[in-house]
Amino acid sequence: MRIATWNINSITTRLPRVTEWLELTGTDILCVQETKVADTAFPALPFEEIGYEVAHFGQGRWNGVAVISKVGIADVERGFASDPGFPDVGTLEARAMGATCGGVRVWSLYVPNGRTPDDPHYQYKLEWLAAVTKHLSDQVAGATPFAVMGDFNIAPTDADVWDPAKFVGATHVTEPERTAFRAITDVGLHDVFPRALKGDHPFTYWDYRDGAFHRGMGMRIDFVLGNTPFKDAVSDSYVDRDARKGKGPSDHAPIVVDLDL
DNA sequence: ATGCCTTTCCCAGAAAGA
Repeated sequence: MRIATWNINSITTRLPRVTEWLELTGTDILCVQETKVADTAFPALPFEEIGYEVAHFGQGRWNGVAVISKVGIADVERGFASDPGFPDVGTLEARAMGATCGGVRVWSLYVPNGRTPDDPHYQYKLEWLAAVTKHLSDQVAGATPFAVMGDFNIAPTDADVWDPAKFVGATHVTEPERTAFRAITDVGLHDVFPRALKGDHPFTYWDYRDGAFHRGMGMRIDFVLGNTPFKDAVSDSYVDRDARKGKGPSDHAPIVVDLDL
């Protein structure tokens, strides 16, 4: 079984690239982030025509997550009750959804950006991470392969950014964010470390600006975190940099994980 | 070459991304 996660930065704009990529790679389950459409506007038909089902949790304009599967979709959870909301309590954003596909439980996560460390969005990011970690911790135990994957908007170590000196005072690298990331893995979710198809570190994101991609100015901020049954089934994992190339790419590349279940 | 920002709202330019 092949499972992947990809921040696609708008399903409307990226639709042909995503369907072509699914067919090219034969991926069974794809978790996506930043669909940027309401549920009624999600283009499910092009996926159904190539043999996939879609479950989407969107809100329009911002955020939006989905699970796209050709091995079935069941037990869909959209959001979680303890989500702190932003900018106000009760204003829930579409950033997390779970589904069971082909005997594997997956969650697609789009962690808040944080903007700057002194912005209210940063505090929201930390609160959201604590809440989602608590919610997901109940699903880790047991024999069912389980993985939380998506755009975590955290670089857990200095090796996960192209130049740590450029990130002093910025979000994504602060100690509270890194502590929050460790708290997720501490509940029994293992970082399925992908190999880079080119280069010495598996970056997953490159800014659109300044030619960041071709200059190697990347970040590793997307992750697949699997419980022990998931981790033990992994036969390969890689970042598909090719998906970041060419005309009209997302600014993120997919992480692909092959499982021998 | 892998190439210099993109997407949403909507029609001008601000906000957001990370």
